[in-house]
Amino acid sequence: MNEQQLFIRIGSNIREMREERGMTQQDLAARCNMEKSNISRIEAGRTNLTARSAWKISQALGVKLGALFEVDF
Amino acid sequence: MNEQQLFIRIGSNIREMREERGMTQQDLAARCNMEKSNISRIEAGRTNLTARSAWKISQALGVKLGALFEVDF
DNA sequence: GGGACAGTTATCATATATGACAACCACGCA
DNA sequence: TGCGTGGTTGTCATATATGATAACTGTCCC
Repeated sequence: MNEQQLFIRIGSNIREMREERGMTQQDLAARCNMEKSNISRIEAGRTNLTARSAWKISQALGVKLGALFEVDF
Repeated sequence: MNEQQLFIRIGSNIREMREERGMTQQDLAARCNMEKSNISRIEAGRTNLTARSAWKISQALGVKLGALFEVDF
């Protein structure tokens, strides 16, 4: 797995959990105090997100931090 | 849990797994192609590490990416 | 004392994540 | 047609992660 695939996989995890909860990107951004453009970039795997951002997202989704990072080894 | 505690917890996870494997920070840095000073900052929780760095570290330690982020919710 | 090793800390330059904001696209609906 | 909503993309400024490097501390052993 290369780096780009990693980001895409993390972003897909986030998107999946967000949609399961019936939230829009705007909803999630508001709960995270983050920009919706940033959420979009993260979900699309276009950015190398930080632990801080991941943490805020995990809190907003009500999941464990590690859940965002479950990718095939 | 605040942000600083989060970083410290992640750093402690990394340190613990590194030491379990009998590696020095220098060893880990070399396997990650990262600076040893950076490893030191990350383990001490003084930096908001990125997914890329976490990924390289997890590969070098031979653990799943999510394992680095196992923190109390 | 002195050398080797592990880790920490400081500084500087560079790359980039994010915030802030705007424009845009696609879609559904009235 | 037009409007609202969800998402994407672009730009700019700022903050900061990291690389590169060096100096420093503490420890262990000769």
